[in-house]
Amino acid sequence: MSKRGYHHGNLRQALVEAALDLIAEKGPTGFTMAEAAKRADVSAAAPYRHFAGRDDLIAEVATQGYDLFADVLDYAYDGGKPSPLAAFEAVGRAYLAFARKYPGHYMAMFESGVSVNQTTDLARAADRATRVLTRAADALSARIPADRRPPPAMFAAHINAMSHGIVELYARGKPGGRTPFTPEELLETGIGIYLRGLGLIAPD
Amino acid sequence: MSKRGYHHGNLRQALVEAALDLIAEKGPTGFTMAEAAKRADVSAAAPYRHFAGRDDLIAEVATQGYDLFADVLDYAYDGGKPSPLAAFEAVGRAYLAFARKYPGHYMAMFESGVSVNQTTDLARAADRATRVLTRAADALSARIPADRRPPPAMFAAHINAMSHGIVELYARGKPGGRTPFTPEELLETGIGIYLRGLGLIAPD
DNA sequence: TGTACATCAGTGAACGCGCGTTCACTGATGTAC
DNA sequence: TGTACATCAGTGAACGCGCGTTCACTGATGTAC
Repeated sequence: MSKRGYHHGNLRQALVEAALDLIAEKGPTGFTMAEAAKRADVSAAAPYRHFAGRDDLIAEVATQGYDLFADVLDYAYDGGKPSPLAAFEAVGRAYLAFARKYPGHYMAMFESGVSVNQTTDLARAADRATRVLTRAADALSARIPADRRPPPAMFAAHINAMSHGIVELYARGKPGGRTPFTPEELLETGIGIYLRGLGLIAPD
Repeated sequence: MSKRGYHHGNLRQALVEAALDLIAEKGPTGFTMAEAAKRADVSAAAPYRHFAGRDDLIAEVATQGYDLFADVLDYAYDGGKPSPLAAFEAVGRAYLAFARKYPGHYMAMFESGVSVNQTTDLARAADRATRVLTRAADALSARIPADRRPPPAMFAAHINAMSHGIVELYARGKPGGRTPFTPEELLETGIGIYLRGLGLIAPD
């Protein structure tokens, strides 16, 4: 599988991974082309054989991030098994787990300032991730009486927003944190209360 | 009131305002000391008579942001009138209105990477803002039967996270947006469903 | 009120730095015959 | 299989740039007498 061969072998991906490390360590601002090249053991000019420039490299990192994100969420959803509700809750947990496990990807996706429309690939990947979430919301939504059912896209947006907000406000390095609760607790309880509000969980 | 007198008069605040404009226009990354000085019509060295450096200026901007934020939320809360519920919802709307009206402050507070512990003033201001939110949650919380009442700090964190998530994901320039809903709609409905989940609003 | 001195806000020039990017090159690899 | 050529990934040096910050200065303002 390792296609080590031509010169470096696979510099493109090595640069992506160097960028991931750098972003995870110092934030999207702290990432530089020069430093990424250095970590991949090539000269500062080499990256330009594979990327049009800094933005292009970041876009690639974000694209891989969205693809991975979609995979992770989709895996957690598991086709809606064992129940739409349980699957939905698993997706929520997966959201947080992704942010924790892949901080470089997460930051490139949401904090680098890269536009989702920078690349068609990026737009496609971001769209796929959104659709996984929407599909999960959609399936659950079918269990709500039609007359008080919010549009599934709105449903998905609420969960997306709460998850993202928890990551940004409570799951970052901040020593001591700003609440006595873990992000996992916050998301679990938050989604629980929200789903109860939709009548999807019995009121206690 | 205008203490225009000594040389520039009030360069410190003029620099803060130049920074606010720059951050709102180009993001926290796009802000530079040199450009801020230029906008305030002084030389590039002048800011160092008032701030220890770049981080110090950003910290001041963020501090003023948190102070203003706390004021805005507190004003919306209005001592819990006419009812804890109505006041709480007003606080939610004020959150979003703040982010819209003061993008420079908002970005300096949440997207600049400045640590809340950079300055004691900053920590104090951030803490005050958090307490306004917690107080609103606290008052509402008293209406929930004690045995199924979440800790008010958790309650506040949920609302904080959802509000922040909506701002970050759906209230930014993104042309066309990523959902057909306005941020205001999303927050209004999201908080509504959440409060229903807590039994604070009748299930329709 | 007038004068002498102290203060200190803002200046202008300069610094070292690291950045993104370009360019002519070189040498390892792939390919055609 | 061997050779000649084409390709192209990576090099090394250099560029222009704008950044944050420092420093000796100057001149307007404040203050003591």
